[in-house]
Amino acid sequence: MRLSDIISERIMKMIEDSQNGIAEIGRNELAALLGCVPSQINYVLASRFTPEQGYIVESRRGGGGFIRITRVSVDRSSAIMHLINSIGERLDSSTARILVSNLLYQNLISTEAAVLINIAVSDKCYRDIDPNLRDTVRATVLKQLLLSII
Amino acid sequence: MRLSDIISERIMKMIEDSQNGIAEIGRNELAALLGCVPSQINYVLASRFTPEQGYIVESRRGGGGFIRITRVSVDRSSAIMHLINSIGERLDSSTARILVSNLLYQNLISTEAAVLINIAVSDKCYRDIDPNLRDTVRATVLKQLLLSII
DNA sequence: ATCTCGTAGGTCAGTAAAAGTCAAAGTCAG
DNA sequence: CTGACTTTGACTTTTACTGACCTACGAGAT
Repeated sequence: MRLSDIISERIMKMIEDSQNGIAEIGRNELAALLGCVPSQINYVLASRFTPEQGYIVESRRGGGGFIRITRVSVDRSSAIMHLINSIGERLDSSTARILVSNLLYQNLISTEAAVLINIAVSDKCYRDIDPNLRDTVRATVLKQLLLSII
Repeated sequence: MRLSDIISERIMKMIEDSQNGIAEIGRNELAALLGCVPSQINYVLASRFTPEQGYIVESRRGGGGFIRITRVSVDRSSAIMHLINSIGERLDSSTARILVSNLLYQNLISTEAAVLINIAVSDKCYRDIDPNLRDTVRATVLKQLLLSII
């Protein structure tokens, strides 16, 4: 396995573990740990943690220096999060369909995801559920599905 | 026997052995093994592992590069249909998770689809439903979702 | 306040390791 | 003989890795 992959995996893992999407590393420290030259870290950051890929990288030199990598999937995530918060306890099927179409139209979800979500919130799936309960389940299902693709 | 045939047989055998329809080769390595020039591998891939023939070829250059050949199940639909028919009236959540993992592993659904389906059949979505009814709803939901992606 | 020095990160060019491209030459069935 | 398919190899492009040298920050000394 490539050194670059090992380094980037390590950094991504640190970001995951951080819970707030931020990893702070010492360049020399990490390089020593993984047995590579320090500039290799820069290479990995430049090639796999670009803004285009949803990261911002900041750093400080000198004593106590560091490199901070922040994951910034803000746009999509916050738009979807906003939608999730706007869904109440109950959601009727036609409103659900409209919400999903909008997400697709705004390019926030893929066509495939849209198809699956549409089915999952359709009454086709709820025939065994008491009609009074369906809109409640639908709201839960849509929220859970959207949460999973944030 | 033609060189191309030997190469393509070798690759197909690797795909068979892989059990999940994916073979990853080093171009130069395979060429050396079979005693041909590396570009011959490209020729074989271009002529016999096309999308029309049910394969996806991806690659990466540079140090540690590779070529990945994925067989997309030609018979995806019928494999999924078969699974749908094997699901009874009720389906517990751990069985559901296993079914979905298998679909993903066999390349019959995408990672994104697997994530969504997993959520949609998880108890997270069914907290408002009478526990006795959950496995019934789960069976319906999974069948409907799979039907939608056929 | 300024100087100086140690500690860190940044840059860049060079080297190597793959894979991709393409056109020329070869082979073979019809 | 011809046209379609194969094979080859020279040249290109991309990606990975290294090391020498550069720049910035902080803290203690003057």
